[in-house]
Amino acid sequence: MQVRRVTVRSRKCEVILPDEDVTQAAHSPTIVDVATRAGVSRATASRALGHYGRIAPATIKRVEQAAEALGYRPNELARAMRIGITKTIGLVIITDFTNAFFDRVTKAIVDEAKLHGYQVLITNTDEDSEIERQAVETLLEKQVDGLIVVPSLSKNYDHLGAAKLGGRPIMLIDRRLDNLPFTAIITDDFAGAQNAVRHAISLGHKRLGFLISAASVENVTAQRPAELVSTVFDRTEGFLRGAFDAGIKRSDQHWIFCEDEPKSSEAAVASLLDRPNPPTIIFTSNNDMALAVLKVAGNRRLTIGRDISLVTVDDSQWAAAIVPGITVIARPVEEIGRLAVQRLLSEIADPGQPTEIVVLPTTLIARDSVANLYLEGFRSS
Amino acid sequence: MQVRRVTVRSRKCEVILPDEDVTQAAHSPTIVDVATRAGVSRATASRALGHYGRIAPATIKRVEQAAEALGYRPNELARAMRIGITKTIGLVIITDFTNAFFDRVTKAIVDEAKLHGYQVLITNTDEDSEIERQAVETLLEKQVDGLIVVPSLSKNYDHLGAAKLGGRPIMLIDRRLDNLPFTAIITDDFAGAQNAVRHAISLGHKRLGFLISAASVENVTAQRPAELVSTVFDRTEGFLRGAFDAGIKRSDQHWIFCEDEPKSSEAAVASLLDRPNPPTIIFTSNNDMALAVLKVAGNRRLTIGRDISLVTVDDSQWAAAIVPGITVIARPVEEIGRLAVQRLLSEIADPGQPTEIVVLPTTLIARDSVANLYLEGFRSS
DNA sequence: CCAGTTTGCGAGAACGATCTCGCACTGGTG
DNA sequence: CACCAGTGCGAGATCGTTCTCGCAAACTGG
Repeated sequence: MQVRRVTVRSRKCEVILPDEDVTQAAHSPTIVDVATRAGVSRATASRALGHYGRIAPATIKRVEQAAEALGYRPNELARAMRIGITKTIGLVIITDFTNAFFDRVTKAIVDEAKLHGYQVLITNTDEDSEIERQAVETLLEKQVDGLIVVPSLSKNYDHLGAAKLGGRPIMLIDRRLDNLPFTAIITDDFAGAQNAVRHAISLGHKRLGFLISAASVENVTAQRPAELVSTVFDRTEGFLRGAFDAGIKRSDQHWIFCEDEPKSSEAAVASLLDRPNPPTIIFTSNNDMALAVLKVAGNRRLTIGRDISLVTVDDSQWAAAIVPGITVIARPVEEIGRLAVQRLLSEIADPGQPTEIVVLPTTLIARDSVANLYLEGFRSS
Repeated sequence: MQVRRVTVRSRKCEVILPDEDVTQAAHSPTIVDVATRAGVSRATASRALGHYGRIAPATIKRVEQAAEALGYRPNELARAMRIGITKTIGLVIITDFTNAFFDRVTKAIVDEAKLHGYQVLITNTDEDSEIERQAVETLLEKQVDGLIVVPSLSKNYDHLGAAKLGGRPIMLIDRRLDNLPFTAIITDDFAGAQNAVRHAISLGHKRLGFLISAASVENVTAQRPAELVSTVFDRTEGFLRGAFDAGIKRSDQHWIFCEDEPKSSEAAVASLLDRPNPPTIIFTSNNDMALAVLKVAGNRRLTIGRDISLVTVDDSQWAAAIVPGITVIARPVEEIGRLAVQRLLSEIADPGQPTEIVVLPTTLIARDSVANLYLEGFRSS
């Protein structure tokens, strides 16, 4: 990459010191410096600034003035080491963009944490279980007070067990982890998916396509893989149940499982559209797949919401703004983040609460990407 | 919000201890525990695990086995305090979604940092200068080794000066900060914008609309506000220069400055389209504005790339996938993040390097949202 | 066989905060 | 005047590491 570099000024290091005292420009002042300047001991200075213990009001004032003059800022590391609380939580997450989960939940977590005086150490696992293990370990070494984890697909959860061992609580978000006694904040993806199918059927759709993202699959397959991330699993089950309840025949259910690669998912969409009796609507398990539908449909000059219908999971600004608006199963992503922080902090303050799985409801936002086939029939007659 | 709660199991606390030693289940083992078990002193244990100093190979093995058996994990807090390095950098950023800057750059920074053994403490300022001040202060108290900051619009940079005081380096990203001697990684938004106008003009566009987001403006105005974020400022200048170079009359340049609110920006778009001689193309300074164009055009049954053209800044997956694809001024967001981390770590390792402003080039990705008016003219004739 | 070097290890001092303890001083009371 | 409670403050321990220093044992060579 070509880079244009502009040197603005060679740093001349003319820094305005907070006080006339230039003797120690290098190291930032400690509480000893404050104490010396105020003419008291370390202990008294600490009491004065921490407002605890027995101390004369006049001394407090003197110490505070000294601290102010020196520009004293406490070393949170030392403080944390002494009192055993870092006021920091670790976030182990999978940074993927299209689903607008990572960014929304991260913002919610960071903001909610700050509201309670906590900072967030963030790590990305890229859906790799080994990286996740290391990330958890590193965060624990950094002495975080608790962890929020989007668990990656894995069979081995030893590292999460070890996490408990340190006595520090963990909250799982977005995905369930069966057989693990942790609190999890998830969404009711089963009901959401079921509901979406019901909606489509009410608009006259009878041949349904399901485009399911599956990390464990290579390329594309019609065979349902044994392993699915819990969210995708639940969506799949919900779609299935919706179709079953409406009495849709198996031959009118077009299932495709495919890896999260543009090429694969676009091929999958194409294969759906090329079938003899193609589906009139495609349900996608995430936004990557939905974008593939948009792309392939666009290339074929098919109009979404007329020639082919679409429903996906997770709302986004573009889904609302484009024409036609995309009908989505919206999940309360910010609520997940906020709840996770609140419960984590509650668990930190008061450990030993019973674990539970909190399931937040989803909302179907009906826009125009699902055609009303009754209306179409009426129109064409 | 209604919540379905499912208590999975009341934690029965049957934790498998890493060793038969049950005497101290509460506190995680320290190096003293390891030393005791290995029958050596603290110092020797530290040497064995840290692989430094003079130590017998047999002792190393004994200590390592003890550490393994106890499940010893070093306390990074204590370590950091002793050696004065936390291996943590602070990220002060504005979490906004539509521009796909926050999430992409965050991922890049987190990943690049991890590559070098660093963790990232993240804070959100919501474009508020006072919050930014506090965030920087908190991060410095947490003893981060350096800071990466997306500076919020402000006149007061005292807190950034104070940051230097602690001797810890800062990297600015995304936005320039004039008059401040910091290294900044930004993009060539001027050239990018100029180039985009040139492209449009080459396709026959002569009446140009510019929709500029301006935080300091209330609602909508045609008056250019005195204060613009540097990125938006540069884009504005670039648009202006492109129009000037092509000899576009002032009366054919339709400028609108508006706050970052859907209502305002949609009103702004409407007012552009309602003019007597409306622009054939709208350049937007960010994706919020672009989505407003999509929405209003959709409501009016105008087709993007035919009835009205559109160019915006920052590429995204949806801009590539929808029909028509949106022509964008793509910025190397990941490169910004990576470079920022690299230079920050370099500055941490070897302080006193000259500051400079690094300007990364943008790329115009031409898709179909810009109509070829020559072709149109040809077609309609 | 002894002086000198090398080797392995432990005692103790940091890092910067908090917190317990007890000392000295004040002032009130019998 | 003696006693006691209360007040303000400082000495020192502590959190869990790392690192300097010096000591003793082992090894070397003349």
